[in-house]
Amino acid sequence: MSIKETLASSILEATQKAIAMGTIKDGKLPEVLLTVPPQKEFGDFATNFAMQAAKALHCSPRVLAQALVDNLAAPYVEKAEIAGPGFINFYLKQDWLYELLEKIVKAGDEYGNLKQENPEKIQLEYVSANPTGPLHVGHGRGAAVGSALANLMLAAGYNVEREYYINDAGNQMDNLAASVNARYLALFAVECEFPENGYHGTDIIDTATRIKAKYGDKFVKMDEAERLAQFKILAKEEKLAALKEDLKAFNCEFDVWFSEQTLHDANCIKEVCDYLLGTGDMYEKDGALWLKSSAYGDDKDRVVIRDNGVPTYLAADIAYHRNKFQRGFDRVINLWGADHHGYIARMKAAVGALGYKPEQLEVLILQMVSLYRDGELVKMSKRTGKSVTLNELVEEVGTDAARYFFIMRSIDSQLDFDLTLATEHSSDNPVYYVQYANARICSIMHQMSEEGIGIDLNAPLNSLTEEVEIDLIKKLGEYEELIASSARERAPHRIAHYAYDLAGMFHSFYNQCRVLGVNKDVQQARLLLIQAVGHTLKHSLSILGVSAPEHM
RNA sequence: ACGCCUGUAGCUCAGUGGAUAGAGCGUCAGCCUCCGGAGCUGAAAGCGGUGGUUCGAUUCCACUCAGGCGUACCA
Repeated sequence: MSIKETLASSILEATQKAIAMGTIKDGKLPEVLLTVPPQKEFGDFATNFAMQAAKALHCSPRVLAQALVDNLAAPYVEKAEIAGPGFINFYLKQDWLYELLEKIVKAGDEYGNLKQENPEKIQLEYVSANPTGPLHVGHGRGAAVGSALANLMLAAGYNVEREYYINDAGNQMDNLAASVNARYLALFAVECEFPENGYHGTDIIDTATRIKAKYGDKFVKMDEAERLAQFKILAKEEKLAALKEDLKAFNCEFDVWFSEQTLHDANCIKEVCDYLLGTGDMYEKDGALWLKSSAYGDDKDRVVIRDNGVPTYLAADIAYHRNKFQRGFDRVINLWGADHHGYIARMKAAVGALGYKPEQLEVLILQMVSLYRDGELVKMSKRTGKSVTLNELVEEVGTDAARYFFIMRSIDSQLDFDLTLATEHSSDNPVYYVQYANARICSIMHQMSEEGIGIDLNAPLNSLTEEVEIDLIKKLGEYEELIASSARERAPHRIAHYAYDLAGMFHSFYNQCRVLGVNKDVQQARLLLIQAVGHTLKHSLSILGVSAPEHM
């Protein structure tokens, strides 16, 4: 039981006791919330319970608080004081901190990994960019946040599977094939008009060049239709391989790569349409098939099969989401860019029409990214004149900085990415600031071992009495609760902030307290403390997908 | 016109139904006989506006102003 839980149950016991004694009247009690007070003078923990419960118990907050304090019997509590309008402030004996640190030390590098009994089966789908070109910076934010969220939820004990949906069907694949076709023929000086909706990126030329390198002029004399069919397959393979490589290099893992084409091949779209026609949630009008999405909260009904018989994107997505739920996921989370938010209502409607609860589909919307260099907005890549790709970004600032900067803001906020700051090797750059704290710890550990000084895991900790030391232990103690709440609220940016704060506290400690050249008891206690800080920093960085080098 | 997100310090952003709203950059003032100065310490400076709910609102609600994004038989 955590100290907060202990205190909370003690307060409830005190309440019951006071009621039994007739000091206060009975009534419906609210939940006991314990917080860390805004100032240290207010103690280690505080609760507003007396204020919350006052009305139900028919007495004033301060009277209730007094009754609770009088009847309180809780371990570790040195004193409990009533303050302000009715807060109860708890001042704890320092033993609780030493026992807390002891627990953290014992957990080692497992500290921060939580277990859940019977966790929901959750699927997290992220990035899912079309395999028609390179990832740009917007995808990069999705990749960083999605992978960090997966790491976070896994640490918090959720059962999460990560998936990438490959849009390898539909018009854009024909455009891709036609674009590669034009570039390929150009390499052989064969005249060919570039398709109107083609992809103009230089990566298409690269693709054509690679095909030429591999197959030579094999396709030049081929019949146009057959050549396009071949290029559709070859280009997709090539693009997909590049995506996989880039994402892997960006520390993004996927458990499943799901091809849209397989839904078409397995006739899933016809099946789901038949199903919805059967339930009456789909109907025919003007030669097209419509989803009755307005019956499930959408603004209007949506076309699923066009009057020419070709399914819309939504058709595949309905079949896809049915497939997801048929695979047994209790909850499906999609991470989408802000430009897709208008799609949420119809997708949730579709899920409802399929007989699942719309809440089982959770759509997270990620706001847009703007790049700044030297205070100036960067609209296009200098090299290509097109939008900046993830690879270009990583080349400029590195994977660690790119990931950290993408993750450190709330997903609800638009992101101004400061390229200049991200490349700086100084304390101004939060990534280096955090990594440097870990490197300093590693350096101390290294020197200790060179001097032949080992770490005694059972060393007494009560010589940790400096204010920074106490602050560090308290901060470490917050970590597991942070993992749980950030995962629950899908807020990986909080982990970035925590790592930064913890690193800051460590740097303060480092400037005030020495580990080398102090007496043995203090040294051992401090070693355990910084080891725990190191483990926690590394744990949080690994959630962010950022490296924790020993030397920098 | 409607929908989603955002409006907090000069700038970029955290944060919370509660007791004196935090950090970085920038500005100003300090710290290297010291385990890595890629560091530390200090100062000035702020919740877009109007109402409402509440014992208490920067936080919740309504309206309003401002910015971003979106409203396809595109994907």
